[in-house]
Amino acid sequence: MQDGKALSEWQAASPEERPGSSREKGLNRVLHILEFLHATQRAIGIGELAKGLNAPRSTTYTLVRELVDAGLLEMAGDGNRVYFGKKLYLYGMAYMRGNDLLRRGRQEVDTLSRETGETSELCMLQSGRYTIVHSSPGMRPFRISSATGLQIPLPWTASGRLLLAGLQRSRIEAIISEDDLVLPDGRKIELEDFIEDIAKARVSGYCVTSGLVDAYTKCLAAPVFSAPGKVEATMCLVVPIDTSEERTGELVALLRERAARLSIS
Amino acid sequence: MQDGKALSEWQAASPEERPGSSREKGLNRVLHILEFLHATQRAIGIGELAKGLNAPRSTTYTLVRELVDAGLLEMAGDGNRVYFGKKLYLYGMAYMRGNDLLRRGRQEVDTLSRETGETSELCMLQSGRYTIVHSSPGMRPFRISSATGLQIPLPWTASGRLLLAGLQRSRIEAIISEDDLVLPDGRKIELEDFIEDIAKARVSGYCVTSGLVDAYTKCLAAPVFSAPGKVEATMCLVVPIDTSEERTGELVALLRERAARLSIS
DNA sequence: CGATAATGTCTCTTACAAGAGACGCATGTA
DNA sequence: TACATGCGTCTCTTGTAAGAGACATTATCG
Repeated sequence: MQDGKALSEWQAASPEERPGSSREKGLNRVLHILEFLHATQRAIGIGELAKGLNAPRSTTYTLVRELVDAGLLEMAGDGNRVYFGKKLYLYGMAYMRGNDLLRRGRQEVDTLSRETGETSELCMLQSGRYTIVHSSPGMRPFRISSATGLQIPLPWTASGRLLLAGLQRSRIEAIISEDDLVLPDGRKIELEDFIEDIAKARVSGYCVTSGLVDAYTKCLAAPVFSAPGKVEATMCLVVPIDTSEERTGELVALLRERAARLSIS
Repeated sequence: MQDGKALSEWQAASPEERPGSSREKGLNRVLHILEFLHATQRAIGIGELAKGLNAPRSTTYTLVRELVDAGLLEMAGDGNRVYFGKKLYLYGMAYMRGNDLLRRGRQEVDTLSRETGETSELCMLQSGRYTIVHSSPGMRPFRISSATGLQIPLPWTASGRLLLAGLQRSRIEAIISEDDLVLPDGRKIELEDFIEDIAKARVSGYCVTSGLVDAYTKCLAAPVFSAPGKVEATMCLVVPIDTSEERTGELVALLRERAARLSIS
């Protein structure tokens, strides 16, 4: 990228590929700050923040001050660390209030996990990434839990296969990167196989995967439709990999029923 | 550079007094957009949004597109309206997870309203304004309910009196505007009386107000401390104004106990 | 049907925000 | 005591984003 016909390529390159250093827009910096805080999941010093984003220190100070004044961020505990602020919480609650699917989905997930004792989750597509929007831990002694907001490559999950059902092949190819196809343990999923899985999941109306994200769990998922054919979200259950065929079948049936109930909207 | 006087006068004016029209920073525009959506509580057209903020249309389109791409906003339903997006929900949940007081406070409020049957709320100071952070409606046939995120002038509420306890007189004067002292029904509260109320609330450790926001309700509040003397939040109960002295007393006692439990942190 | 309005996109200019870097101040540590 | 490191603030320059406004489309209406 640096050599020879660098300039033209440089200009041709879409903005998001450009290294973050050169005179970036304030709003973008802010978006990166928020993402960074979301990734770290805890308060962080401003200097550290600037370093983490490799953004200029002076700019970072300015932006953080503005965001703190606005209430989107808050200075935490000891006084020189920042994290999300109350405003974001309030906006988030407003989003939830205005979003039937999310509100009802959360409830369904909670009751489902209470009834089955298994970890249950509500998942959605979030700008091309699989996102756990709400999760309710099961009752098992060793909990299989994953944090809300966690983002995982689509091919690693059962929900991922359902969320992409109904999309054009080209769109799927655009969304899935090479890295996404490599599992945590190093195995690689073939794009062809993945696309075939999606088609299968689409017709069967559910999806089960075993030992993908880790070696100990099975993932059962069912689609939630916002319109005929349009998968808006998935409900899923995460169970031990040695769960019997029979119980798995029962759980899938239950899951599909609940997901269907959400779909009516 | 320019001819002296006009320029310096212009620069002397503090930024926030300058008319909102002239070349405002993108980030500020964004903050206003978020506030506006929070106020309207529903999806809104982009044109309407620009008008509401009297911001230039072209800029508004650009910013909204960026925010939608980032997931902070989402295009709603029919396709030319925007509202809060999933990202804000996720950030909000992250805030809640990282904030013990809020998490525990929500629970206490929920159980308190279940136990008493009355509407219960958790309130905090949010950039100089009283904010309902979480509320749980009571069981009464005609519910006294108010939305999360609602902001009300401090002098209108019992919680307001507690939240300002321990602040310097000058700080209080800075926070409270003339308009804040005028109740919805037109009556005016004297600043002196209000400051006295604050002092009283501080020593007694609770506060009760009657018929301030409306003529039908009483508001009982107790402080939650984050450090000795520092009021971080309040829990409050909203009850019918004709609630007996006796029951009011019982409720206040219960409220104080629960608020104290939160304070330990 | 023309007329009015509202939506979304594009171009071009210039006012101004992003950034480099210096400074002062507090800590830590050799 | 000197030296290094991190924090927070400030100033000045220049690249660029905010904004005006034209344009092409698509409703809405009498």
